[in-house]
Amino acid sequence: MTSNRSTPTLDDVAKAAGVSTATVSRCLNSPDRVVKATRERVLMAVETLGYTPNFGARIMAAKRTFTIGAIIPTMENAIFARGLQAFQEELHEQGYTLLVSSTAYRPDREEEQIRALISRGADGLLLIGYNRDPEIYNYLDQQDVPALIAWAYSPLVERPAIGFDNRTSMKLLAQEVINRGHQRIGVISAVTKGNDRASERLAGIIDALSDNALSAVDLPVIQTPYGFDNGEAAMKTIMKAPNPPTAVMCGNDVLAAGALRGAKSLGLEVPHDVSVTGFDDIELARILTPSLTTVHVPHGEMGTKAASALIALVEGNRSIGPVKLQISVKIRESLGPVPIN
Amino acid sequence: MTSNRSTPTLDDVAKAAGVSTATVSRCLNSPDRVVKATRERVLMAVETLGYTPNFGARIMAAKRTFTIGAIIPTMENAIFARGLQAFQEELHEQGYTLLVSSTAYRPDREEEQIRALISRGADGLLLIGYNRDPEIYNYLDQQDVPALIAWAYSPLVERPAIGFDNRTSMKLLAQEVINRGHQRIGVISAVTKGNDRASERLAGIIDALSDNALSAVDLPVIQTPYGFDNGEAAMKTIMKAPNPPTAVMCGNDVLAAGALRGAKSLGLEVPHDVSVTGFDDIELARILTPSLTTVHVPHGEMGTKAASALIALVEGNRSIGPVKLQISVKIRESLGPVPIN
DNA sequence: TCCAATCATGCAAGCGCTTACATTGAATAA
DNA sequence: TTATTCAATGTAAGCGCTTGCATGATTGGA
Repeated sequence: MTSNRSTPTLDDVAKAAGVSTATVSRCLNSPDRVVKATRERVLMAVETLGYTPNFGARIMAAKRTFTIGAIIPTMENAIFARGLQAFQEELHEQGYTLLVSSTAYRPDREEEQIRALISRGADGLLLIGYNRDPEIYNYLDQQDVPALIAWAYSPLVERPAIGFDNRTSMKLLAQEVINRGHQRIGVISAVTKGNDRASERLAGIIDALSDNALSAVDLPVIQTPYGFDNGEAAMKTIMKAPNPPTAVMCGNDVLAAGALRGAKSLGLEVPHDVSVTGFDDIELARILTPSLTTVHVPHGEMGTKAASALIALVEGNRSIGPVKLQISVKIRESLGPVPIN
Repeated sequence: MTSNRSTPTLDDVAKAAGVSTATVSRCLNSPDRVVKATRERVLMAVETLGYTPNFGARIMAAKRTFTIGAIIPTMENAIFARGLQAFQEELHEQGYTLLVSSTAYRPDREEEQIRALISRGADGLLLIGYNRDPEIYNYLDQQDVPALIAWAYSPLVERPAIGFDNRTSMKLLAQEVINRGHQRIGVISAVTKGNDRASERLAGIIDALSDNALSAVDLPVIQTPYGFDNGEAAMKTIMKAPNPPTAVMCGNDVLAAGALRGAKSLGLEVPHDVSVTGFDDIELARILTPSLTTVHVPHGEMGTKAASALIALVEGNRSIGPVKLQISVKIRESLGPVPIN
């Protein structure tokens, strides 16, 4: 007697359709290798029994699972959300399933999650930023699981990557700020430790300053975790200091939104009294009053391209190098000329 | 010779440590059943070889995978992101791994994702809202995978659920609006088809109207997909109609943010000319100018409690009924008295 | 000193699937 | 008619792990 309780197996389907398990398997995986009549009989049985393949078994028997894993620092950041949505869309199009997992910005968690995803049969991984323990790269290589790095691009890293150059992007924005006469520039940065995007952005500002013969030595920089309230607090700290900056550049739009609020609660008008900039151009940037000057990042494009690139990697084209995406600076209300006083 | 290439297996570890695979397995899963000396030797070998268990095999051999799957309509919605983060945090605490997958608001996708997660060995599932094809519930029951419904609560559904009552919550808010003298109320709702949260919220408004002997018949209601721009467009449509409402209640904060922008571009001042409300109390609600009157939902609490509840379910306490969370109405700047004219 | 109880470990049977290889039988060629 | 080929299907060997049961070692009580 075939198991009648519990979930049906390939074997149950085979029995019901009067064929071997091999035929059922072929029906499901390469339908053209099975004659039409048989196929229909099998699919009928599948339908009737409500059969779902057991991936555990599939993982063991076959190599491919058509599953891609993505590990992101946080789901709370709209920027990843947007890109991931596009990523998933494209994967789905190509018949892959996306499984997402987040690290809450804790590097040790990332390793955990990588292991979790790999041991659950992920064919490939999407990782954010390239800054991580070399151990992890070794592990990935050893496991022979291709990983694509997204949201970051550096000519120095030869790993497959897709992103934009955080450093030159921020430098571009900083130049705009400097062009408007600002010389004392404050920075509210995300925590740079273990976060290449944050550190590159900071470096970009410094690049621009030195290009313009401005000193970066006493640059007021506050590093703070991602979050609106943190941005607000940082802004207050910076602006209350003696000789406060005339422009504050933030590591991302959320910190900038907080900074805007901080300025307001200090009675400062943006951009009349102080200018504020962000990075990412999330929806919020347009919504804010004043609207936020920021760097526009092509999230959707990045997600879609990342998907294609990763699939190519998984399917064998091992030769993909870093891909650089174009950003653009969006000048909006929050950036103005340096105050005259 | 043991395989030297490719990823190490339990067997390799066993050989390296000079024990049986059973012992290695026990070391990893119930360390106390193995004597200390042996355990150390085994863990050493695990470390050296860089062994990672193959979950495929685990899924087959054992029943449990300590994996929970969550299927959300979209990652782009901050409200889910926030709750999920808390959900994951709690799961992690308890030794579970969370895998997330999104449907892009397409019901057919949900079924796909459910199957995908189950066949990949998820011990339990977190689902959003209770409105879905009964087939799916049958399938879940048949597969014997517990599912917890979150972000929704209805006394009518006896499935395990954790959430708040969207209908009475919105009714509460509507009452506040009515209390301020508004009689002509417009509604910008998310698409209600297949979305119980959206339809319940809409029903809540109608409840409040009829409680106050106001007619809901010619209530201007626009249904539109989730999105800032959609909210803006809807607001314009509503306010351009003859005899426009004095207050517009939106199905969520993002639509409300769009509505605010729409009002502004129409030259209407909020709340002087027209009041606007949202739902969810995402961070954005506080940031906007004017700040948004909305319904505060305890995302974090919901995520955390959902995790505990789901684990309880997975671990056998089958008796969990719906849990109702308390919401609160946040009155902020965007709601004012009815304009006098 | 001997036996039973207790504990640590090993043995081996699957779990459900894929796939290399074997088998069958019909179609084609000679 | 018979040999040859080839498409359709079946057979069965694992994939790497967990776990019930068996085994052997250790300990304590009589």
